[in-house]
Amino acid sequence: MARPRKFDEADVLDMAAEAFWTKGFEATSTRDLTECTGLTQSSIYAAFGDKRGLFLRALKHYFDRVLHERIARLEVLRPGQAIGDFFTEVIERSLADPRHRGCMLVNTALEATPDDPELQRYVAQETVMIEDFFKRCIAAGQASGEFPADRSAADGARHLLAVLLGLRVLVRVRPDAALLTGLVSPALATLGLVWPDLGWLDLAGDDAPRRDRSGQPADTHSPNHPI
Amino acid sequence: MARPRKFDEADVLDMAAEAFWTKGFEATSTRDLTECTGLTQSSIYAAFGDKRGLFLRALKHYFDRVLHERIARLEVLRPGQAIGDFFTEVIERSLADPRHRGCMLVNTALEATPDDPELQRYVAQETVMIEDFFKRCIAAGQASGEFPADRSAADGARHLLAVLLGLRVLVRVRPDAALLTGLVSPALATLGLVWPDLGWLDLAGDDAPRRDRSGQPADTHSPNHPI
DNA sequence: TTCGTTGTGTAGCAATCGATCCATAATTGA
DNA sequence: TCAATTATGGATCGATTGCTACACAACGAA
Repeated sequence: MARPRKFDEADVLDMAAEAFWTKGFEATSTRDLTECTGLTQSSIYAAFGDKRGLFLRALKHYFDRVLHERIARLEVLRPGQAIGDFFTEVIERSLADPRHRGCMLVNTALEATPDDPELQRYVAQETVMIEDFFKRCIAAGQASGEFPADRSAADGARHLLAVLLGLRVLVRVRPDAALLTGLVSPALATLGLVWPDLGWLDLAGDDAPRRDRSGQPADTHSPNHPI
Repeated sequence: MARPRKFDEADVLDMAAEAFWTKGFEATSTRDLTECTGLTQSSIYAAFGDKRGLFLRALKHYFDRVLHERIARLEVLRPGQAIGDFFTEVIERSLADPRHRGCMLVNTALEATPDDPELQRYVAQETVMIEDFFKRCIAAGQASGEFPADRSAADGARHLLAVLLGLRVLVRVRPDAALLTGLVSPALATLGLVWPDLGWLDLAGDDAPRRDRSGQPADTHSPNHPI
């Protein structure tokens, strides 16, 4: 019964996340959101409660679609490959974004204040999810003998998490391939990994089209991701 | 000739930086600034042009007073000590801040968009300054035999910079001593460093009073610093 | 003292903010 | 076909934003 919605919720969340990713939560006005989603303010408020409600929904939607997907996809690889691919993918996406928006998780973490403990808790929980992925990879690699086993897997995972977040900060102000690959290299070396083959990584410029390892043009759907 | 100013510019920049550090540039209103500085809007605009002008001045003032001071102070130590003390100090300050505001440099980096290339360039330049400090330390340590010399000092410095920035992101949402020390530990291990003696570091709680290595209560002037 | 210059204080500007009201359109069940 | 229910569209709310106009106060030079 009753009048049906004219919009697809997932699409709206995608578009809203894009806006929040570009300008941040505070700087994105409800008028901006009507522009990018095509909805009126009435519809937005009726469907999501308020601006913060839409933000939280868009955030969770994006993390599910991108971050969780990436972890699930790489988890099945051998540990060294999984970790190497993770960083390779992040660097590739970071440099491919002409606006250098960095990482939506980092951006949100920096905007989250103690005034919004729920948001802080949610962001913290997502960082734990990444950390746990690294920890499982390291533990598996140590068990198989692929990684040296004389160091703490927990600290190794924390370390990789910090490198990842630092990378995402730096890309906003210094989107330089040599910097990003150089900063990851010593981190991977702690696991006995040499940097994976990056010959395919196009370092010519940030706006140049990029290809994945298969030689196909990358990013058929969304060219960039918040993580 | 003419009427003299009633305020001290350095004091005003200190107080403004504190406000910007706590709430960020966008979220700090000009009314907030009148409250925390004691000046009227007229005086602020007459002295600093506009809100962004005051922000840039406050930022540079703070970096000079804190970040550059720290680098100059630690640079004279032996390389391993300098790097270890740097991270120790950052972790100590980060945990001592009950509001977990993290790092003003990181906060600003995340707020800087391509719309403000001058701010982006300035933030980038400050990260280069930290990176160069690390690079000088590593090169000196390699030359003296204190560090292994088989790896690139440039990449090592980039790596430490990323760990530092990642640490400053994490402290905002997960202000936990075990996490922060654990994440730094593998980074220092790449230089053959074991984590410096942290027995003096009070891990009881974030609000507990802290002491420096001399046993004196720390922070007589400002309890926390943006870097 | 008087003039010229500059800082200070009050009030208020137009613009924008998040959010809401209400009439109307669109649908289902009766 | 007729309620009942929900979505949409447009107008507008009070509050807040960055910023400024203007009268007045406080100083040095003459």
